[in-house]
Amino acid sequence: MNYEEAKEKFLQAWGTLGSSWGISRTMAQVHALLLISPDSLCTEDIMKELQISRGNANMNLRDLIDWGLIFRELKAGERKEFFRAEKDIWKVAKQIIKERRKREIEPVLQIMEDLKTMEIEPNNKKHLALLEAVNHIEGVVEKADFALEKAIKLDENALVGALFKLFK
Amino acid sequence: MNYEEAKEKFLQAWGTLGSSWGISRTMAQVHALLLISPDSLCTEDIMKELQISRGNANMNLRDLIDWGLIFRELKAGERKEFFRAEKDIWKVAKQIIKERRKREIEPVLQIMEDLKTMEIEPNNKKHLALLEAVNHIEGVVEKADFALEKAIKLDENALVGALFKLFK
DNA sequence: TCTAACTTTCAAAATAAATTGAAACTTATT
DNA sequence: AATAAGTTTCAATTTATTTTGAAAGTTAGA
Repeated sequence: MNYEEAKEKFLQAWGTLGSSWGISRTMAQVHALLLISPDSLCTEDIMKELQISRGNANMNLRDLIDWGLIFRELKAGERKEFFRAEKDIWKVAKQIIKERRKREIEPVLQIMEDLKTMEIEPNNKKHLALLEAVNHIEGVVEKADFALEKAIKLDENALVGALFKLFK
Repeated sequence: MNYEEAKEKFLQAWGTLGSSWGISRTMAQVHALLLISPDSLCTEDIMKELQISRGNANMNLRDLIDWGLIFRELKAGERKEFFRAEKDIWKVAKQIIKERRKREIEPVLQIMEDLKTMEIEPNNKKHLALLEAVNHIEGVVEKADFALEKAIKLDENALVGALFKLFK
């Protein structure tokens, strides 16, 4: 397999993985392209490499910046913007967990908190089942949230070392 | 808030959460409906509650069974099938991790293994960057996979207890 | 200020994914 | 075997998401 084939395969694989995590194929591919670029790339480079329009490239780059996965970079003497990805996959994973925690876990806990105020008839099976599900979900999500919060504060080696001890 | 409003809100919230995890809104809502049902439901019940077609209901129920999140149930004297969800969210989470590990992590590792065989020119920056990314991703994914594999073998209390000690 | 390089926006078009519903299929019962 | 209850399939349709590309908006430098 030569470089071009391998690159193609890598972009393809990262795009597929993104899809199953609710990230658009193109956004994942832009990220993949930057992950394997030794130098930062400009919008034009990305449009050309991935054969996508200017608007599409711009939008996905902006989203990746919002997710904290890539950074704008200025080059001396150049007017246009360049982009560079965080290459440390451990940091990438932590960043994604951090963002998703904010975007998903917090709203879910908020809704569960809210649902707990529903008026129940104490001997209505359906009412009790809903309340029980709400309380149970809240408990599990809070525990998972706690673990994730702590986990992203450790560095890779500390976490892996600790887990190794835990599971050995 | 009365029961009907709360139920509506719960189905809604679970559907939204599903969407951001690459699960269709309807599949998540069918799951949510079964999560809060004290008794098992038949296809007809689900069609009526969620206002969806028979084909749609059937397909999503089948997918949920494939994911191991709900189970078929027979009722004495009834010919049709009933469905019941696993109510323990911790078990639900473990089941999802188990399935995604199989569906996503294994293929990614397979592709990385494959990409490592690419022919590189030892002083070509791009070639080296791709190879480096591949090796690095493989390492991180393998470690995460190891941790997840062990984690799903523990029960909720053992894991939470261990993590608590770890992070205290 | 004016121009040119560059970025952002957004309505329209293209593409992808989910949904319907009726027909085909399966299975238990008489 | 015939019927009826129930399940599955799938082509056509609907809905949602992504992408395009040209126009509007910015900003740096002459």
